[in-house]
Amino acid sequence: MLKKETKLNERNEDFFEAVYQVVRLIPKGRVTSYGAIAAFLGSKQSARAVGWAMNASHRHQENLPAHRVVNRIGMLSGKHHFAQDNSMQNRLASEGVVVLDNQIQQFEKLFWDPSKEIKLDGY
DNA sequence: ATGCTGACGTCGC
DNA sequence: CGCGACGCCAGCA
Repeated sequence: MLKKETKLNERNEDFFEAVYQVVRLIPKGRVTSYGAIAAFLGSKQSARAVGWAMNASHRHQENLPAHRVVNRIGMLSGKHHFAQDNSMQNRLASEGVVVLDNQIQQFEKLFWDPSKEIKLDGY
């Protein structure tokens, strides 16, 4: 019966909320990818869904460091969705993240893997 | 209810 | 190595 069982945790949390939680946990000066978040949630293929969650993030969560979330290549693909076109890069720069031509420098070094850092300890 | 879109990702050429 | 096409999940019209 439970073919797929579940895409989310057993919790009643919405997919969006789950994404927001992870994004909030991203340390300052660090970045992660949609796919990483998706993988952490259990469905790495739902990277698009994660991006969609971010799109609606401002509707659910205002203060969300969405600028720390980029695609797998470290490109600011979502900067276009920010209020200011350079808002995303500006914020990253404020955190010490060097962005050149919408491309995060040292992306691999700054990459923050949620499934690796976050521990479902109790919660 | 069905279909399209979308801040992605992977495979193919 | 670079660009293109398909596929995935979830939300919205």
